Amino acid sequence: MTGKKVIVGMSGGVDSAVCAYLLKQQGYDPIGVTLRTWVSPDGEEGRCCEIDDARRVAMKLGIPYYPVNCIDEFSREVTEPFISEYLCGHTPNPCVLCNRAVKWEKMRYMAKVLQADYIATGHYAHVVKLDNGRYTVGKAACAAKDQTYMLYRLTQEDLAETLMPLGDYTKQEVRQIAADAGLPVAEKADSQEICFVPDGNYAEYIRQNAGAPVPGEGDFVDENGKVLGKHKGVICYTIGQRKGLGLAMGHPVFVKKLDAEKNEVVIALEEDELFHREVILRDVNFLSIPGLNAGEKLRCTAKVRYHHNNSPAFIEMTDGDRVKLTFDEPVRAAAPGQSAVFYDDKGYVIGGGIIAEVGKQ
RNA sequence: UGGGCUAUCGCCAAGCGGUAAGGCACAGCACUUUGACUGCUGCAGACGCUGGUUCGAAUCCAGCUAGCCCAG
Repeated sequence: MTGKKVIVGMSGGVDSAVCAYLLKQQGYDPIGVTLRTWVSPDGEEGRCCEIDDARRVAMKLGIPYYPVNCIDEFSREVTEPFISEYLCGHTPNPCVLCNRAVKWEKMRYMAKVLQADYIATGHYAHVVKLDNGRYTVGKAACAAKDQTYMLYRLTQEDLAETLMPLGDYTKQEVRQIAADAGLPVAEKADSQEICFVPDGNYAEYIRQNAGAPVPGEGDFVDENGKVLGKHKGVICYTIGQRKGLGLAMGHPVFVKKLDAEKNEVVIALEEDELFHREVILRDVNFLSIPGLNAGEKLRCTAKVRYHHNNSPAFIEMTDGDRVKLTFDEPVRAAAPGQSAVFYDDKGYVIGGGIIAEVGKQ
């Protein structure tokens, strides 16, 4: 009964429930915490903070449980940037920001307040301490569920205190553990969609929450500026998108570029046009290495979105704080606002950044 | 006003007398802790209209209507 105290982030889902369960089995003293990040207008909890379910699990496990309010932080760090990025014609990834700026920030704060030794989450990833003394995250045993991509922005301090007990399990095993342990959420569906947009209609969410009129209809144009049709507003589209354009060109066409200034959506008539080898990253965070010197190159594999096969590439520090990612083979539909994450040959995250621009080719 | 051409699902388009291909778009589902992509399924009771020929027509004939082109 005198194990190390661990703050466990409990979303109300299976993964975090099993996370708490496993830690308890391992002799830790878990303290369940649910971050209340937002509340929808009808009062329902979002998928990332379903307090009722989380509490039930905590009760079942017989561990202390605290819901923690962080609605303001979530709004400031996740929701508002999400909206403004879309208005700029970018395609943000809210989860990536939320992890560092809300979840870890708040859980570490709770750890301090409750005098816990660690924090833990139900992410499918490993926390790894390297020979160089640095921490990083390594790919999960369950490749299909690997979530290292979502964690690249964590700091060394974050990781030094973090436990991720699910790194060695598959989703199936986790569900089995939950069922065997009689956890009430064993059968619960996986989360999906953006947690604060449960119906998946993120464009409507932006219109409702932007606090100002959102630019609407404009032109679909091709590379030469020829008008192909009317779009419903730049925020409704993302690079590489095919569905929902309503353009019957006889063959599939895709969104190539979003021009928020002109309120134009540029269409690629050929899918080839979506492929690029060079991607420039801003706000880069390094994990396994302290950084790169200007001009220094490093071999890696990288992905340009969460669901993307790692592809061989080089990273290179360019002027200032930007990293140039050069893929061996062109990658499809890299979108400004999305994150690119690079890995070493062991599957450890070297670092990652937010796509600022996409180069030629 | 003469002459010619064309009219098939929202768009494009097969079909050429035997009982409506396909693509795009669209919808639903699957996949998914971001946006996308992708996959699967669905999608013309009817071929501009009206008659006629035929066992049988979107396919042949006539008239009408509409659009396009060339002449004036």
